[in-house]
Amino acid sequence: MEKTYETEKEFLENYDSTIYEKLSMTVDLLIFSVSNKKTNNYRKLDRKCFSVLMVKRKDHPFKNKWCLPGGFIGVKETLEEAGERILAEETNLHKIYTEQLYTNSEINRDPRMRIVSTSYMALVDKDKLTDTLSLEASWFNITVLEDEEKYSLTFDNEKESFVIIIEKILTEKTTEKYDYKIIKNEHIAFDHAKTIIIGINRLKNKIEYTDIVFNMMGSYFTLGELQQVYEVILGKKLLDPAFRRIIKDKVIKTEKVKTGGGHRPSVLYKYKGE
Amino acid sequence: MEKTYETEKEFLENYDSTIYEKLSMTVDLLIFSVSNKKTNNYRKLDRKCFSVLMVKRKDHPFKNKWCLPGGFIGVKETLEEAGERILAEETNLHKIYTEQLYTNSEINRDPRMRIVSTSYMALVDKDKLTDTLSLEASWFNITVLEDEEKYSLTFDNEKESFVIIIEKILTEKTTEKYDYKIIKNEHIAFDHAKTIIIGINRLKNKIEYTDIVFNMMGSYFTLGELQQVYEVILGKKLLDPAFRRIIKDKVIKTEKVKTGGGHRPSVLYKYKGE
DNA sequence: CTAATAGTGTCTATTAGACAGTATGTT
DNA sequence: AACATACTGTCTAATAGACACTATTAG
Repeated sequence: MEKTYETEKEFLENYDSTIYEKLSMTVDLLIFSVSNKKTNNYRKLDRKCFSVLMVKRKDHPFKNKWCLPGGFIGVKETLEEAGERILAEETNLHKIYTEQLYTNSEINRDPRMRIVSTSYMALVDKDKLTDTLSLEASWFNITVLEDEEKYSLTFDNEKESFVIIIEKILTEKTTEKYDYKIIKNEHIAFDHAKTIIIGINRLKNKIEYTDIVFNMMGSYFTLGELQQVYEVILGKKLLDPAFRRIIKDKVIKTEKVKTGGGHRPSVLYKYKGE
Repeated sequence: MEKTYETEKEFLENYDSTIYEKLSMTVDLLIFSVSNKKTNNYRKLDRKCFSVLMVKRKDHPFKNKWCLPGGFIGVKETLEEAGERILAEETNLHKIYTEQLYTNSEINRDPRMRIVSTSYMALVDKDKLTDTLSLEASWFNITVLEDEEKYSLTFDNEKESFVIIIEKILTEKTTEKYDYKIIKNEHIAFDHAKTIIIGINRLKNKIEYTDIVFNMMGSYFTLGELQQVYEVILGKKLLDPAFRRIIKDKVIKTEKVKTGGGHRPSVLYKYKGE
């Protein structure tokens, strides 16, 4: 039983901080972007892809598997600060969009020891990356197939391609909250596959009622490109007139146009919020 | 620099888990419910209130201030397990609705030492609480006033009443993400006022597109009562026909009615998802 | 009878979905 | 010319907002 002290000062001076067992914390960064997949027909537009940045592990545990960039937090560092530090180490980016996703605390999620990890989702415009990525880092295009029971995610980075399958387990009816169980995964370390699906769903949700998508766009874009990004994240086709109706309040038409395709040039727009 | 090992087994056997500094983690529970405020006019219905459970601190730091129920997590316990344990200690409830809210990691959020805390929001039907609360615990009705720059939250539990004021600081334009700065608060310990406003906003958001509200309702309720709960959480009046149109797919009409008010009796409904 | 809530009908305004049509570049 | 995309007009369907009206109880 703790002894009681009269004043808070006195209490703090006598406080023994070793009475509760301690643990380590890490930050995992789920960095999303969109990339262009070239088409071989001169008339056709590049296809937009949704991609995630992963790093190949050099050491045990999970040696040679892919994982999200991350690292331990220091004692004089908040989770947000650690996230920013790691982001700066992996990319040359500062002050980009990040949001806290989820804190994962499974006892044996890391075979080394008890580590609790908080994930952050970051959205970047890949074209703003000026430095080349480290050798171990790579952007993977993600294709999501979803049905009632599971997700099947295909990752590919030109050199390699793999599929992971995640089962959906309904844990809560009123909000349709799911738990995710990894059914097939030979390539992604730790519980990071779960973090990826949580992030995709968060993004899918927020893209519908916020302007979050503009964090992944360049300064100028055509409405066709923007629509493709929406489509690839939502996983469905949208009707042109409906899309333009909704988006027109969020963007500003510029004088510039994008030419070069074997078809009518497209007007370039800017995000209004900038 | 870590030595490299051939196999993962060998690596783990030689792993020194003391190389990173460790910290303590706690779980804070934001337990919301609705209560009835009696009216003195026999004709008038009880008014629904939105309320939160808080506990008076017996010890330093923040002695005699109110805080959210919470506690340290054990080394063999996930955050969710710790949350359930604490919930069972505070109330007699098990398996109720909980969701992870936010992980707060400010360096000096606890004057004793570095503590990172993950908050969970729980929704309960107060009438299912059979045991009486411990002496130090109390339900506070919350009234939220919001304008462009700030929130003003009034807490009252019949015996005492206080106001806290929280400034909104827009930190991110695309998703209108705010940071919260406590302007006036003499009664709530730690950063728990911030956690409360985060929880209220999460609930306000989810009530619009999920069935989350039914976690706070009893088994039978009138549509008038249900509408009042929506109104008190959303902070605005709703039109009867519109509300009934939207809610009618989510509920089942029963044979029971609620009589006794000086007006037409009201049909009792059940949640369809049960 | 009256105050208070319960519950419904219907008109209008707004938004979303569908589809057809026109416009204009490059090769 | 032909293809691919850009962009618009308009009809219809679905949804949301507003308001007025009727119904029913305890005192």
